[in-house]
Amino acid sequence: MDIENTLQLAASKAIEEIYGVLPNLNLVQIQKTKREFEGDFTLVVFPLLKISKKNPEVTAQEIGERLVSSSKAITSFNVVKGFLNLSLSYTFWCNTLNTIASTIDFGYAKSDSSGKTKMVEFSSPNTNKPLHLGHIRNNLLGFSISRILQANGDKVIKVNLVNDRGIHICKSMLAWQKFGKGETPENSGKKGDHLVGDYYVLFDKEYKKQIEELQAKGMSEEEAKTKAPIILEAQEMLLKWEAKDSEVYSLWQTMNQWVYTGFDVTYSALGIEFDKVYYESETYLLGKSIVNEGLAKGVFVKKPDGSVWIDLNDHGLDEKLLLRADGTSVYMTQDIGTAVQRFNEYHLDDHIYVVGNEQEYHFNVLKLVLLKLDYKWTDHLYHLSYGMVQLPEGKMKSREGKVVDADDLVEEMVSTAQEMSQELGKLNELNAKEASEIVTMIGLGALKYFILKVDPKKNMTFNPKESIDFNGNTGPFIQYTHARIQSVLRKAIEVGIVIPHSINPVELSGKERELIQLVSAFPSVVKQAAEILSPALLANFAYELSKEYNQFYHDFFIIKEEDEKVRQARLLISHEVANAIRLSMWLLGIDVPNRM
RNA sequence: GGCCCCGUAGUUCAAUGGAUAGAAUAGCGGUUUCCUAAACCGUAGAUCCAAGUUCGAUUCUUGGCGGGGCUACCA
Repeated sequence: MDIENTLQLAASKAIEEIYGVLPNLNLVQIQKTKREFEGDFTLVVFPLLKISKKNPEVTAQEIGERLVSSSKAITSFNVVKGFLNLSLSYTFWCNTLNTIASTIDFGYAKSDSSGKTKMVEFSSPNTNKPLHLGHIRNNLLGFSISRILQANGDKVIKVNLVNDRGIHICKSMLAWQKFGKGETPENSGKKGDHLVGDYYVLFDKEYKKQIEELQAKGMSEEEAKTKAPIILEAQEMLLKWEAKDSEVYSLWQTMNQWVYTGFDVTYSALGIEFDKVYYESETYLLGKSIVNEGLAKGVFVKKPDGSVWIDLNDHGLDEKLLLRADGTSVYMTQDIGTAVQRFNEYHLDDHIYVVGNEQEYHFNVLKLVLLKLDYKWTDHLYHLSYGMVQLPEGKMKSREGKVVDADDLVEEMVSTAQEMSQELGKLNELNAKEASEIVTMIGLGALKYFILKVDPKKNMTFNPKESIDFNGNTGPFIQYTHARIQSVLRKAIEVGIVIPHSINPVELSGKERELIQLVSAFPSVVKQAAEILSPALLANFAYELSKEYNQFYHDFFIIKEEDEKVRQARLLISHEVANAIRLSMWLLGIDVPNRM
């Protein structure tokens, strides 16, 4: 139980004793005392006036007196307007610090302790183009959420559903056939996913050209789009693929393989990995039998042309297609099939889809369809719907090549980190291998933090020119704080000072209490982040903690402190702050260096 | 047209209905014989508009205005 809860209970008990009424717990609001007032925690008394039937000051005074006399930990209080500010004893804070220090991975639940299994699907790339900044947000969110759930004691299965089939892949294939002249990753030196992506762009260019030509001959744009020879060829190629035409099929395999090899490099650069990879070419037929069941139950309707629909007008939505007239399935059909399959196979408690907010409608429909089919777990499907990443000039368009490429971005971040480290002379005493590891850590830290600190559901703008900072509220700032602490601890050991595992009670400064309090709140941050699926909470936590520590570091001696008891407390605080930073950053998928 | 999301300093982000709306960055001015200055301190600067609910609204409701998304026999 965290400190707020303990105080909440103590306060409600005090209120019952004084006024004879046990207050509803949501009326007993405990919050951190604002910086400008004295105290550690504050009880907001306004909601309690109904019970006390007295004015705010008197009510606060009475509760304050009762709490001080009944609790050893609460030593004093002051009242400002309707706010009762409580101060806790230094013994209490030292004990809190000792508890933190004696807990392994403080803030994380024991692995698999929740007994729940949760699947997180993320990444889900198309195999016709390389990953871009939008995918990076998806990957980072998915990976971070997986770790957060894991830290809450869940068994997590990270899965990737690769969209490896469809008309868009045929476009790349066709353009390669027509214009590629046998280009391969090997003979061109291009990364496979980029090579395939280039042909996707090339297709679009040619397609647009043909549309213009047809329009020049008097055809409407609408018609030109459907009659351009190259799009007809692509459609034909898709049919051949579905018929497993050997030539098309083997080209498809070859080009997809190029892409996978490329993706692997990107994933590995980002530190992303999966427990299982699904391929749409293997799952796209799933779901048909379930649709037929629904038809038999009368949940779905078949139109005269043979297509199958669900009518969701009752739910404020419209009709949605589930099977085409020719009997082939659509995306929805597949998602129905895979959901059922996964719940059956893994006995999932929750299934989280990390997918952009442009697909909210799709997931609403998916849940409703499954609900109507009477599956009991539909409440356990979550769409982690994140906002788009936009460029200053608007949406990224991969067809037009207007994207921030993932590989380029990572490379640029790392090389910027390299330049800055060099300039600051940070790498002077390190060998090449260490230096390169640290520089990579910093570049990636900057990128990942930049993206994850933003509330997932919000859209974000990325300006490639202004790029990503390394100072202020950034990943490197937090990494630096960690490195700084490690440096202090190293130096302490060098001069023969032992880092304590626990301390004796000692008077603490406000800054020291603040640090202990922040670290003590870590478990509840981890828990809340899991509840609302938001890595941003951990980013904020790590930042606030780092900021506080840097002020502390600036204003206080640690090793040089002569009072041994005080020095021990400061060393232990430093040690625990470093741990909390490391553990919170790990949940973001960001590593922290021991020097930088 | 219908449905959904978002409007906070110049910019990028915070704020379970609670105190004087926090940070960072950019600007201006400072700190290094002192454990890492990728740091620290000071200064200036914002809740789109209008009603309503409330002891109290950036937060909730309604209506405007502005931006984005969805509304395919695409995924």
